[in-house]
Amino acid sequence: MKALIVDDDLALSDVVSFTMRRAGFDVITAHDGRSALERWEADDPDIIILDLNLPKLDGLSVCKSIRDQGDTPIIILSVRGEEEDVVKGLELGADDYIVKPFSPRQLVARAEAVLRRAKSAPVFPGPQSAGNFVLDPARNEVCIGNGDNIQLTQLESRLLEVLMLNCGQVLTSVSIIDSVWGSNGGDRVMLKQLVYRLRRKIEINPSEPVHLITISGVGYAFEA
Amino acid sequence: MKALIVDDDLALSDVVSFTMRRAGFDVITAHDGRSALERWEADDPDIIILDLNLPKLDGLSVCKSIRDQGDTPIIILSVRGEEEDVVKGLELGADDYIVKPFSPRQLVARAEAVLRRAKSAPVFPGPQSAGNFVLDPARNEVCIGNGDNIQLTQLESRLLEVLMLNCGQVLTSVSIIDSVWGSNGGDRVMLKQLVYRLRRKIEINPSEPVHLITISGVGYAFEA
DNA sequence: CAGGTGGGTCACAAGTTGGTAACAGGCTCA
DNA sequence: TGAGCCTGTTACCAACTTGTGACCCACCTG
Repeated sequence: MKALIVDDDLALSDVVSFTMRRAGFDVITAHDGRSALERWEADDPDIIILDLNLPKLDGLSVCKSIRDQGDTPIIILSVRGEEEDVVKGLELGADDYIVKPFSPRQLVARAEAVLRRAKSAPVFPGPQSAGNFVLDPARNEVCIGNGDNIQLTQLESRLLEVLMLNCGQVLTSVSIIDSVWGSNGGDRVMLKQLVYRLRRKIEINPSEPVHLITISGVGYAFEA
Repeated sequence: MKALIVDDDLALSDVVSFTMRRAGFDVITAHDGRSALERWEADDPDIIILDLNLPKLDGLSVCKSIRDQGDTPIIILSVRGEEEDVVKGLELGADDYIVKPFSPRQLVARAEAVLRRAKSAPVFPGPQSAGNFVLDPARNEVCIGNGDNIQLTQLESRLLEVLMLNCGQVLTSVSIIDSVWGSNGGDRVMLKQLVYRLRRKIEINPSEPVHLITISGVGYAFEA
């Protein structure tokens, strides 16, 4: 496993490098945005630890460039007070963030978690399965366990597909709405309705859902 | 939105074109592999509907060429019995497939789904751990030791996240307020209230806190 | 001792969120 | 044309979240 560490603070960069090496990573470093991109292209790392404050080319731009050209996992380093930039980074496709000061062990733990997540989520069209759910998006049908097929509507099928593609993860209402209706299509009320209708088809007891879980104030998650 | 439709069966191609046009797409057509590539380079479509059986240059080769040079979404049209080719196509980077015969509406739905999927959902940060506390900021849940999960509100979860990220360190009230409510959001009274509420959930004896410690005149600290 | 300050506790109200239900327009298909 | 389904819309209700004011106690200081 190769890690690219990008930080202009040399002291910190050294600490991080040491920790990651001890955790079994090969480490490459860069100290400004432009050389970060060069190292990324040249050495093809498995994960990138990226500080946002960088000379020559700021962290967000680096993040965007890398996301435009590939899907190497990225963890953002930020200092307190940069919350907005962190959010921007996550929206640009970063995989996680960690706030300085942090314990080295924390960083390693997050890095390994991100790598695990990256490997386990190959996005593939066609029939989706998660747990004992098998969804055929082409026919809008879902089969639960070894039971009968359940006929869904198109919207129900899309909703379930999005959730199953991100099985176990929490999706915000907004991102679900984007995925189901497109970026300027639906609203929360329509999603609420759709969830209600889907639950009546796939949950044994729709009023106590065990698969299509509500995360209050955030969104929904699918559990197999 | 521009769609490039590639099929040597003129009748089918016409039906597909008509449907896509009615769905609001601009449509370009090609009837063999070589001209498909030419049209792709010349017109830069947003999505490609690609039949696999093509004269001059077969569909898989077209698929490969396009993937080598760009990332335009591709939907493969196949007839039953060509499953192996479909799999090859998906491995080459096609985004979805649809089996003939299909209803026009289905095709449009899949096309829109693929386009939506192209800009995918934002990802949530992973769990935080400190001592025997494990916090899932996405679900607003915390697990203490091997006990049950405790459901938090959004604000409680943010507060705990900030404190856990700086485990063992003292944070001033002001910096906590900034992190939880944003730079011009909260005041000390709201923080006081929030601490009180969080303590009732995570402390065994809320009136003698051992984790969420008060540093009088300064702020708070989290101890694992 | 009186008064001020910081913090903990409690109760309440407004606002928000999510689940449920019923209905209407539009589309498909016979 | 008419039946039936899908989807969006509105409405209502219950539960929860959050901000606010009030009150208390402990401590410090003059």
